[in-house]
Amino acid sequence: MKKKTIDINTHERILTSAKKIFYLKGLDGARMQEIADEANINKAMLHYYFRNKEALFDAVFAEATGNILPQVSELLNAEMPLLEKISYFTDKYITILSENPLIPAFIIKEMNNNPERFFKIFNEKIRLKPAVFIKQIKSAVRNGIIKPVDPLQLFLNMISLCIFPFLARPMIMNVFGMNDDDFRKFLNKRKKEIPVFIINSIKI
Amino acid sequence: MKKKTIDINTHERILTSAKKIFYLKGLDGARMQEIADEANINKAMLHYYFRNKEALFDAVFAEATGNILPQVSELLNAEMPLLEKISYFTDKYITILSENPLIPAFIIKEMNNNPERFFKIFNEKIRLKPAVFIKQIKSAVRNGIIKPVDPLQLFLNMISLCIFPFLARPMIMNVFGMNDDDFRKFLNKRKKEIPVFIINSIKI
DNA sequence: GTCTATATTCCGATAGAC
DNA sequence: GTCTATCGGAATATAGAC
Repeated sequence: MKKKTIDINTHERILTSAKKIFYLKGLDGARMQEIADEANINKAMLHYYFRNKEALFDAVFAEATGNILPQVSELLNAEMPLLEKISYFTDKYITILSENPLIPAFIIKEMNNNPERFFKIFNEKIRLKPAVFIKQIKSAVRNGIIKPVDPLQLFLNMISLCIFPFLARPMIMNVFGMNDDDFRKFLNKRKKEIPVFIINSIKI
Repeated sequence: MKKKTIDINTHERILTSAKKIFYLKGLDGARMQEIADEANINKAMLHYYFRNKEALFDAVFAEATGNILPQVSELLNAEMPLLEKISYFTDKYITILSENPLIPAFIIKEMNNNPERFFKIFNEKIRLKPAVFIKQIKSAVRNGIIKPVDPLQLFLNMISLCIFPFLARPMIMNVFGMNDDDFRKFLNKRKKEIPVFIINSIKI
């Protein structure tokens, strides 16, 4: 088995390590040495596979957004009645986030740190389009299925309620004295309670 | 007018500039040079007034948390019936955040970057205590004023709905094509809609 | 492809004159 | 208190042997 056969694995290992470090510390806080250590390779290899730190970061960022946002779009555009969709979305969305618990804070951080770079990538490749879902809410209001609400506000309510726990996780665990398992249970409970909370509010 | 008379102003000017830079870029992303430029002074002065970068950051951090969190505690512990308090809290909280729109992202960023440092300061000095409010919710459930809900979940719903727009502001403005004025109007509308949304959900 | 050694850049911090 | 000049360390990046 020649060393050359390792390259794809190395490439993958670097990306995996880079994700871990960048997600936790951000572009500015991450150290190339730390990423190399985490991947059990030499620092020079990072530059061999990815030109420089920024290129490595872009790869990580592309994976973070390119992985999650299409899934969210798909949930939003699923064809089903609104009330059913709210439950469906909440449940699936929190599940997705639970599998990628560090990504929300990562996105928020990088978006606020450097909006230009963020939206350059975001608007080119990814593009989140809630237009269909917004229309569905409008239609439900018009047809008397739900109370008259501002569709944008309702949409943001859904998103806020799902994402916030992942952003504030350390604070929540600290203030309410939770350990990892407590927090996991808390999320599972929340998965069920959010749709009840929303639907109770808007149903007629 | 001697130069010596300027020192308090300089101290203040440094803090103001440091806040601006640290809020936007975080501890890691901020440059001492940038803070000095912003304050129109020399880099060496930063070290004269504040020992080093960390000390300057600590001062900024202390102001950020020490300014906002006590106000929030006060809102939470205000003496009034629950439903009224929900409206009161939402309105005042969003007003406070509007005056300090960068602080939420700053807190989330630093808390996730370095939880140890964060909670060392947080637990010593500030301490957020929602216990009284949680009890009030429990009591309202017991007395049949609101539907049976998990107090912790309801509390986090309130917080999530208020804070999230400030965290996701660039994204919201981008996706929905808002300018600064649009966003300001959006927040004012939200201030009124959040309590309606919550109370509709839990009232009997 | 992988490594060691080294170059280069950047940035926080200090020395010392005024 | 304020400035200029500079040091010293750290981190990114590259050269070059294997």
